[in-house]
Amino acid sequence: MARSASSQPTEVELQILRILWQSGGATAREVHNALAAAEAKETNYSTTVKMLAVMLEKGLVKRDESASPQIFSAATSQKATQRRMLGDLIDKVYDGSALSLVLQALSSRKATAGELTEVRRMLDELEKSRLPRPDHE
Amino acid sequence: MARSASSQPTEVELQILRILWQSGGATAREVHNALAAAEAKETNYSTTVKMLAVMLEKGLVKRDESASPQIFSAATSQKATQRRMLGDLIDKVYDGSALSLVLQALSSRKATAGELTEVRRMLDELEKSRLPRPDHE
DNA sequence: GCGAAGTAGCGAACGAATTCGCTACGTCAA
DNA sequence: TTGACGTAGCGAATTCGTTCGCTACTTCGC
Repeated sequence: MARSASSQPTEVELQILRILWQSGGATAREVHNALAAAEAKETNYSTTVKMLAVMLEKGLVKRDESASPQIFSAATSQKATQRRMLGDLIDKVYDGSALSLVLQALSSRKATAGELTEVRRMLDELEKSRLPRPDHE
Repeated sequence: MARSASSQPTEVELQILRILWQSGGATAREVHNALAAAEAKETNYSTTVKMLAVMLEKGLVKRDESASPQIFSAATSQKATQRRMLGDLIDKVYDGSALSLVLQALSSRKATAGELTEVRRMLDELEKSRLPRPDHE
């Protein structure tokens, strides 16, 4: 499978991206530690560095080489990635129906009253101004 | 291999599952044809059979061996699989927040008025009877 | 019964993702 | 300067998903 285009970040890549999104940027060591902390990952430091290198090649992360320990940061925003993966899921398992995904998300995970209100507000907005809401991220 | 637990169906497995969900059950040949029809897949028939065998091992599909050409069917319902993958996505890319997923799904994909009404109805139900809505599938 | 056409199954090949070992380089304190 | 310690990078090994070739078994018409 040629991966550069049209395909999602892999499992581990996603974990690393999450770390970078949250920290805004980190050294290889920091990423490695966060990775180890997040789960019983117990991988070699070299592995993390390699992953970062691979992701750099794929264009998933950026790197500031001027810094003493190099600083890595995500190349794509979390929102853009979310949108991409969400669309993918909808196509692949919901037969393209965003509606059924939303309904299922609402029904299967118990939402708080505040959250429901939030959704309602979003609905109001959508219904009021039915504009081709730009995909600004 | 033995990945029975904790991991999602792979790309091709999902395609096959979708075919089985829609048809309710099919022979290897039918699955193969549907696969070929769905996209420019152009794979060998043996490949499809092998995939089915692997999925059988993983417990993703069931098989009626008594039928003359064996009949394969999905072992898990589409809803259950959707729920599982949705939860996975929420954890992996939405930091566990179903709310932000819902908001993004609503805002990025233009929903029809009817769909919005549908969502609203669901909200009403949820707010009215805030029961620990059982995970019936 | 016999051959044709399709079904079932096995093991190996291939590629991509993940892992690690080993080497080289940089920094910093004694 | 030199040794300790951490960072950077390369190539190879491993694992897993996917693909196929080859062989055996069924079914059906002749």
